[in-house]
Order: sequence, then C-alpha cells, then structure tokens
Amino acid sequence: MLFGQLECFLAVARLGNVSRAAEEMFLTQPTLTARIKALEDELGDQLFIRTSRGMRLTEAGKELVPYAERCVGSFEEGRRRLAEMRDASGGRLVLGASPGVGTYALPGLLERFVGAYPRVSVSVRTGHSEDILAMTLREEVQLGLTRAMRHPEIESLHLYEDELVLVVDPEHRFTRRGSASVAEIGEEQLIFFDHDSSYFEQTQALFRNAGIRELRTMEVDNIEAAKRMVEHRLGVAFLPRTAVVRSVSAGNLSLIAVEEKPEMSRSIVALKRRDVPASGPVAAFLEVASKMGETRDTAELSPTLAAEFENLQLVDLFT
Amino acid sequence: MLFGQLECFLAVARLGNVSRAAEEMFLTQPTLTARIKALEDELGDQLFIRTSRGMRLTEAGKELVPYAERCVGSFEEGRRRLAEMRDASGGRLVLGASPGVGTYALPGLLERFVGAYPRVSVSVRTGHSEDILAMTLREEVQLGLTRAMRHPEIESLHLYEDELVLVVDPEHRFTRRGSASVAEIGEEQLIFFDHDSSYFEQTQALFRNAGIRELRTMEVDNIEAAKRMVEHRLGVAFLPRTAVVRSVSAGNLSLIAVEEKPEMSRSIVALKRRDVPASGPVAAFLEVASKMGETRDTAELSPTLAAEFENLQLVDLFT
DNA sequence: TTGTCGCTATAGAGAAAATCTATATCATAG
DNA sequence: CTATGATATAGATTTTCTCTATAGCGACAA
Repeated sequence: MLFGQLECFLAVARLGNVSRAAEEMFLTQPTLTARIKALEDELGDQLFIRTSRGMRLTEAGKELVPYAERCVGSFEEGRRRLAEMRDASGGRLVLGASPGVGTYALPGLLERFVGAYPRVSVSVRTGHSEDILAMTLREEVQLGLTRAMRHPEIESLHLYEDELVLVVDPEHRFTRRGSASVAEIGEEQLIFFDHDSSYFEQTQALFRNAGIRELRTMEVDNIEAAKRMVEHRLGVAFLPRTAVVRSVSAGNLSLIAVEEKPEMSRSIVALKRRDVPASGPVAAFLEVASKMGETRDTAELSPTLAAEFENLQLVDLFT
Repeated sequence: MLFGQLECFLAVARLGNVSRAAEEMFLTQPTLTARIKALEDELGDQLFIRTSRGMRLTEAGKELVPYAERCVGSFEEGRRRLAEMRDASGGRLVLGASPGVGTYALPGLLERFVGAYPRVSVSVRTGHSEDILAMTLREEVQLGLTRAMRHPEIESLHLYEDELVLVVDPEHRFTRRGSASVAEIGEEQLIFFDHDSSYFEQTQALFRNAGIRELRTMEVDNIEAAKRMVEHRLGVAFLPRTAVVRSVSAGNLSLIAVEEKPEMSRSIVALKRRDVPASGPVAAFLEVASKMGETRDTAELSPTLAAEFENLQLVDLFT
C-alpha cells in the first residue's frame, strides 16, 4: 500500500498537519499517522518533525518530496492516458491496408475518423492481403483492412462490399449504350490489375463460363496504372467500384453495366486478432467504418460521431 | 499495495510470463495473478492477453509501461537519494557562520569536510551571532557556527575554544620581550573590533579590573581591518587566535603573552535545533569538526575520515 | 500556575486484504 | 491422446489496515 503512503506523505507535507490531511483524504488521523510511520520505517529515515502544532518536513523529507511527486504524478498521468485511450480521445491507431483499400476507401474513412477523434494518432501500413493478415497476426497492426480472409486466430468484421465494375474510356463505343454483354467485352483488349489478386481469377472465370477462350489481355500491377491504360484507350477493365467512382464522376472513365454478369464482389473486412481486445481507438474506428454508408440518420450514431456527421457533407463513400 | 502491483506489472510485461515473474519477485504465481488482476480492476483496462503460453501486453498495457517505469523509477531514485543523505555521500549542508568563524576557522574545516565528503553540496550564509541563532531557529541553516548561545529550542555542540590573544606589529617594543603586562598594554593605542561582539566587553573588563580608566581606543567593525591597523603600527589589539595565526607565522604580526591575563576565551559551537534530527551531512560535518584538533590518531576516526586524514598535512587548525 | 485548545501518538478490536497451498483449466506439442 | 507448461480459481490462514477511543504533550491565555 506504498502508494497511499506517498500520497499521505505529500498531503501532510503540503498542509503541515496530519488531521487536516486526513480530512482531505477521507481518512482518520490515526490512519494517516500510521501510514506516515510505515513510510518512514520503509525508508529508514524520519521524514517529519512532530510538534504539538503540526508536522514539518525534515531534511530527508524535503529531499523526498520531488521524487514522491514524480512518482504519484507519473501514475496519475498513466491513468489519464488509459482513460483517453478508452474513449479514443487519445492513443494511437495502427492500421494495415491492402493497396486498393488503402488508396481508395481509406482516405475518406480516415477523414471522418480523424474529424471525430482528432487526438488519436493514426498510422497506416500497406501490403498485400496475405501480408496484412500476417501483420495482424504479429500485432504489428491493430486492424487489417483487406478482403475477407480466414484464420482461426482472426475475426473479420465486415466493412463494405467491393464490387468489380467495368470501365471504359468515354469515347468508347460502349459508353453510348451504357451496357455491354460478356461476349462483346471478350472481344475487347482487357486490362487486368494485380495478377495475384482474387479478382484476377474471378474475372477470368467470367469469360471462361461464357465460353470465351481467346482473350486479348494486358496486365499491370496496380489499379491506378490500369485506370490510366483505360483512359488512354488501350482497353477496358474490371476494376473495384471504389477505385473508379471519382474518375467516373469526373468524366475520365465511363461505367458500363454488364449484361448477365454475376455478382463479382468481395467483402472488405477489418481483420482483428480474436484474443486482443479492441482498444478505444480501434473500437472507435470500427464504429465509424461500420456506420459509414449504412446510415444517414445521425440519431443512430454515438454523440461524438453524430456531431461530426452534422458538420460534413454526407457523400456516400462506398458507392 | 498499488506499488507492488506496478512492479509485478513490469516484471510480467518484461518476462511475458507470470510464473517466472513470480519466481523473480519471490512470490507465488497466484499472488502475481491476483495483483495483476487487481491492477486491471483499478485501472479499468485489460493490460495483458492471457494465452496458454504466457501473457503479452494489450495496447493499453503497452501504453502503461512507460508510466509505470517512471513511477517505480522515481521512487527508487528517491530511496537512493535518502540513502546517500544518510551516509553523506550526497545531499546538502547549509551552514550559518558568524564572520570570525566563517572567515578564519571554517575554510580549513570545510577543506577537510569536502575532502572526506566530496558529493555533499555545501553552502554557507554569514551573519552576526544573533542572526545565526535566528537562521538556525527558522531552519534556514542546518547548523549555526558561532559563539555559544542559549535558547530552549537550540542545542550547542562545542567545536573549539576561541581565545583572545594580543598582537602587535613586529617592530613593536613588546615583540622582543614577547610579553607585556596589562598595565603596559593599557598605555598603548588599543584597536577594538566589532563593538557588538562579546569580546569588546571582555577586553574592557580586563583593563577596568586592573584599575585602568583612561584608554586610547580605536574601533573598527571587522577583524581584518583591525589586523591591518596593527600591521600599520596604529596600535595593538586583542584578537581571536584563529584570526591571527596565519599572520603571525607569516611574520606580519607578533603574538605577545600577557602577564596576569585571565582566560579570555569563548566557546565556539554549532547551534542546532533540538527537534530537527541531524541529517547525514550534518552528522558528518559535526564528526569532522569535533575530531578536528582533538586527535591526530587516525585510529579514532571513522574509516572515511581516517582515509582523508592520511592524505593531508595535519596542520593544527585552531591553535 | 493552571486550564484549555489543538495537535499527534497509542491501544485494541474488527474488517479487509494479501498470501499461500492445492487444484482446476486450458492450449499446445509430440 | 497424453504430457507439459502455462494461467485461473478456491479456501484457509495470516497479515495488514482502519477505525474508535483515549492518552500525551506543548503552547497560549486567564
């Protein structure tokens, strides 16, 4: 109970009076007297001079004061820090994100998160899905934002559906009609991004199922390059909706509906180690992310988030 | 018992293992488990993730580590500091000294003290006897070095006898004989120092008792000025032995024995508040001071002091 | 001087807690 | 499927803490 002893020591040192210090600490005077004596025994030095009018510090006592203050102060500071973490008015958030998520969906998400929780320091690490999983497992990141993945140690919290959509350049013949059949598309030059992505296989399967064998393809290793290729009329591409929504509304790309296309989407999730409890910032981020795009009614949100939403244009981030 | 909890927390955080941490702290594993849990309850945050292979920190736990370290560290530092004070391998010594003591006896005393206890920081404040007493009472100084004074709150620890001796200039007629009678001296121009000093009255009494009424006197307010007066043949003076010993051995002044002179000396003491326990440095200073001039046998001294004495010329400081 | 006031110190009882031993539980590795 | 190595839990014992009541002590005032 050494800690209380130090607090008593400081209170008595400050007030010069055990009785008043006891009052201040909601304890009785004999208790304080005992604590002080215990501290003196512990340290092997007399800390106070007892008089009939109160107590005053000895030389040793004076010497101890700053150390006691630092000691108690550090602990209180730590306690405050944890409280900040709990309500996400402080602390840090370390995210891992696969390239697509980090580049297209995350900025808007973080814009809102930082608006609502400005005192959380955020850092983002990027890697491919498997790296994100590994980073999450190794606790290098608190959350991994990537496509749904399975692992016994990991739980996945659904964030949004990332759908593959067809984009072409605005001058393309598909643009006028606004739609195309799989067979028609199969005759186009096709631009693929990221050979390792699960989307690659999904897209290939689409054509295979339609009985199309011969494809003119071109591969790049990132989405942004693929978009540029399309803009420069080198071909058409299936790309994640989140990655093209801005280019489409800016008129740089056209979105084309595909006839008979099955759902080509996948779930984007937050990966989290099951055994690591969500810290304040993590919980806050998940709240922001899950509420995003689902709701426009601020009544459903926590007060902090609601206030933030009131001040923002409610641009739909994910569609 | 919050303090032990923090230490446990740090040990477990460091070792990642309650059982080994328990061993290290000479406690059982259930005790550690209980302490950690108590700390978690206290702070309202889970600090560790429990696995079947040990414990590892949560985000909150990681956050707490530096604060816990600072907290425990500050206390340990304070404890060390007090230990230093106890054996005077640190701490401070604040002395008050009246001008005569501070100027003549103290430097040699401090030379030895600082040699033996080099890590104590020493400061000296000067004032007249009454000021020294007041400073000691107000605890502005830990010890007051001055003539013996009485006060119920104060105890006096004898340091040395400060004797009044007659000094004349080397060319003076007394010098050849080396002695003089009170009557002869009464015919000289007499230089007095410090009208307020008790020595003034003692000296006056000497002549009064010898039936001498008419005195040629000159007064200055400090000893050093009086010495200069004598050196310039303006008169002869009764001065404290400590104040003239160097000038005499340098040949600037002559020491004259006075026939029939009663003991004109007073006790120089260290004043200390009775109720304030002597801190390490104070105790050490008193040891140095009391052993000084009393002994030349290092066997009587504490090991620390003895070592110091071995390395010094044993100049007798006070005679 | 004596009584009173305002402190701190002490004693003893009751309550609270910390610690220990023994055992349960659980996940992993072989 | 068992052995191992870790944490969690239960219950008893011991220790410590805290409280009430009271003693003791020095200062101050009548």
